[in-house]
Amino acid sequence: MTAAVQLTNVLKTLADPTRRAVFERIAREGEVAATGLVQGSKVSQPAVSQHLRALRDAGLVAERREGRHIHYRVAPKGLGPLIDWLGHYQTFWQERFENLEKLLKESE
Amino acid sequence: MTAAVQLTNVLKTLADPTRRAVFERIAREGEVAATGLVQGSKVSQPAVSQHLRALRDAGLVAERREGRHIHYRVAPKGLGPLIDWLGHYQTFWQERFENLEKLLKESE
DNA sequence: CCGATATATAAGTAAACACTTATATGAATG
DNA sequence: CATTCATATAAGTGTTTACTTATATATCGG
Repeated sequence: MTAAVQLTNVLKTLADPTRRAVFERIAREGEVAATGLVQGSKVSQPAVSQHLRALRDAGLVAERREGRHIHYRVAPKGLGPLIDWLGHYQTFWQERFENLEKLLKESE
Repeated sequence: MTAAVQLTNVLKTLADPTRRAVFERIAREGEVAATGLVQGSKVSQPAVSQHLRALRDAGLVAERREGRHIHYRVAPKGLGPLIDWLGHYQTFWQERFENLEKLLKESE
């Protein structure tokens, strides 16, 4: 899969507010089971399941099975295509981005 | 408009490959008239026009009218919501995984 | 095994999207 | 002022998307 397609996947995946909210919650809570994500979500269990699949397919989250539960966590590298793309526009917004790319590379 | 909605707009706008290609070309060429963007594009003039409107509405490009031509350029602040959102995860990485802030300071 | 729990898949649907062709607006030029 | 050039809007269309309800699969405890 080309870099452009990966970037498109990441952008599309994060563009949906409901799905992004799921991602943000996983990020906040560190590791969450799907059940936990369904509780406190506006949408149904299948909807959450579908969003989790999209996030996983985009490389944004990883999962760990533990019995009946599947625990999700953020996959830091998933944001890589986005960071790399933004890197090309560094001159446009200079200092704000500064350390971000470095930080991501260190975390790999 | 809330920050979340602005972010959603930016992500949705950049998620379409054709539209992102328009944005990238504006970024590369510095200032381009719509005509120039239509030439060398796979899609029709109205399609390009619609993409330019979307980019402008998302705050990603600015325009300057010069007679019949309208010249487009990247709006530096347009990527702000995206940068800010990613910056939020910068702290997340720092806190959750490793002490990346420390790592960064050590590496400087 | 059975029943309960956790998650995934199937199928259907309304809305959003990215395009098209046709036409309208707006601005320069002869 | 009429024509040409640059861009925008209108209207229509096939495809994608995000959801729903219903059902299937998987895992555990008794």
